[in-house]
Amino acid sequence: MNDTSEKEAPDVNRQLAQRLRDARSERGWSLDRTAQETGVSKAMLGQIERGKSSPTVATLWKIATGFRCSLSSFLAPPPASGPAIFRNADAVRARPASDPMLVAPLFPFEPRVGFEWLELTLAPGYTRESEPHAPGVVEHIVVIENSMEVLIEGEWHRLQAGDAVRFAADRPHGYRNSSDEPALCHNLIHYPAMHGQDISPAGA
Amino acid sequence: MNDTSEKEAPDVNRQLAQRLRDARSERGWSLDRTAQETGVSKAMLGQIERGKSSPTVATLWKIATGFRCSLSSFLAPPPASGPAIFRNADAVRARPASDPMLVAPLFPFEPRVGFEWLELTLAPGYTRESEPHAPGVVEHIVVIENSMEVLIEGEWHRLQAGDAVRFAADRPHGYRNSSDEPALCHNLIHYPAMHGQDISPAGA
DNA sequence: TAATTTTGTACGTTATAGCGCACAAACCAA
DNA sequence: TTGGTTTGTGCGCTATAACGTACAAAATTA
Repeated sequence: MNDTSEKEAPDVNRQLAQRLRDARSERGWSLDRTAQETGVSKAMLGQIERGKSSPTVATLWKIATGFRCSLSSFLAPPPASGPAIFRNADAVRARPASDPMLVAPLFPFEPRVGFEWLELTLAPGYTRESEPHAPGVVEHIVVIENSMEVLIEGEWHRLQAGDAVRFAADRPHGYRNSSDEPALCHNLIHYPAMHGQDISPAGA
Repeated sequence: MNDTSEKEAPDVNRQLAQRLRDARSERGWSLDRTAQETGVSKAMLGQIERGKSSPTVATLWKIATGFRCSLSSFLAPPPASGPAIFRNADAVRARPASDPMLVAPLFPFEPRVGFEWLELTLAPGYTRESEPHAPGVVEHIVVIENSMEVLIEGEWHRLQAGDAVRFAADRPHGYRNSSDEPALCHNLIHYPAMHGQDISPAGA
């Protein structure tokens, strides 16, 4: 079926193995010491380093916590800039079971930029009032084709093609298309940076 | 010893479960469909969504690949709040003195979100090669009307309406419109915040 | 050199991730 | 209603993650 599954699957393990090795040698920790700090057996740590084992996210969390760095730092190839990512709205457009609306995740959520970028197609007559998101979430609506209405702070605002609005999405809001043409818009949802935690000098 | 291992271990699984649920419902995919796209059995997908199972990084990689998004997007917390701002592209559209191109700053740079969002109108025959931006700057181009070409890593890529691309803008890049119709696109420029990414191997 | 300590790896067992299949509830057509 | 399809979940089995222990090689002593 999906030939992409096997292509780089080992690669992610090798990546992880390398990063674990680096993190450990950077601190001069032995496997024993690392086992104590992370709560993961040294046998398993050794296997992961050799690429012989693919840890679960639970144990990876233990490892990251033991090293006092973020989970993704073990997975994401941090070297500055990644390759270009091409997307096509037609290819990723799909209809959620719950809604008579087409959603195309142009750019799924990515921690580095902190937002996800969706293309929405609202059928004529479509209406949807959305629950508040988490605190700090900001939405941006830009109308591409035809017109639609956005519910903000209890009021409906009509937007035409070329109109845009930024609003706090941590309170009730909604969208509707009261025209007889399908409305096309972009919806960029920005989540506030979270990283508040970890990172402390190992002085304990 | 280290009792921190158990405190939030389940939490990372719940986080992951939620994001998987969201990603799936966002696309309107059933468990079956998701199993086909990712190459992971639907039984396992169901268990992960219910927090009953902590996948290995290998299977998490399969899932992320199936959803065409990054590994860390499933681990990095779906994070943790101004009046609404209405904008209209026609009203803010202007021609820079330097370029035969129309620029409409839909949303000027705002530290809170870390990006600026421009609407560009490229006249037929327009071409422009841009100097690299600061390190870590990421650009997003989404074509709204007609077609254009983007220069990335020394190669020109043709984009049609509905196509999108994300690329590192800290190296030479450019845009051109070799058609005979004006091309309309959005350009979102994201500037890295201080937070960057952590991982502090202070021991070096 | 022979002892001791410390390193990483190999072995055997248990826990569980992951699979295929089958089932029950919900949905749709007739 | 009936029958067919699609949804998600439960069950048994296999593969393997994860553990504790034991072992061999290198490092540090005397």
